[in-house]
Amino acid sequence: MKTLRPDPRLEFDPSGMHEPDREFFLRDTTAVARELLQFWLGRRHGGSWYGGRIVEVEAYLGTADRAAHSWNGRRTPRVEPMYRHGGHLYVYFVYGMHHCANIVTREEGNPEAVLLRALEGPAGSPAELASGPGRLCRAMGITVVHSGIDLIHSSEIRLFRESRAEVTPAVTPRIGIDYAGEAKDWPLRFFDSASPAVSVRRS
DNA sequence: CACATGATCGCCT
DNA sequence: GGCGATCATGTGG
Repeated sequence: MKTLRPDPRLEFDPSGMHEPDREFFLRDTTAVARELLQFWLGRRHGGSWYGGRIVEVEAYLGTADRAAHSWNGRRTPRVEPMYRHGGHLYVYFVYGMHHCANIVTREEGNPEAVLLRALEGPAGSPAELASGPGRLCRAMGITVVHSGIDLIHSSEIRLFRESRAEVTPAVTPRIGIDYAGEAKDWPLRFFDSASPAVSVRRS
């Protein structure tokens, strides 16, 4: 399992941006999901930072959410990071070829998380580069080797708050979870409708 | 051990 | 809109 290089077109300078503290992640998951639209996801590689602004996310609400990997209390080695306290990364491999990255929320033992579905890269980068959860991970070079890392303490992957007006997100049901019973209609997908990098236009 | 399936994407019609 | 790729993971025997 090798560590992949982030796409060079995502290089940016986070100096001057400030990082969230632990408390930010220990709150209501839908609130964290909405507010993540003000942050950049960054990855340090070879002395530079690469990443983009988070423009599309989905909240996954733990043991009561049939669409969540932690539904019904499922606790296996893969899902274990979801049970840690907020601020950790949970990455899984799906469809035999894609990775998906989530930011864990809530306190220890409450397995909720926010799926990162799209980033808008620095000016000049293609809108589709990190549009969609699989392409986001590919562009950032994020794989399961990063699952379980703590985004707060000296991680190579961090979040940076951008100074901009707060985004009022569009809200829809989540993508690709038709099997999830009543949960499939829950309004837990949030995106910046002004961004060209959003993966699925709907509503 | 065997097998069914998915928090996706890209290509086809 | 449909479908195939491709395999780790979870479940059940």
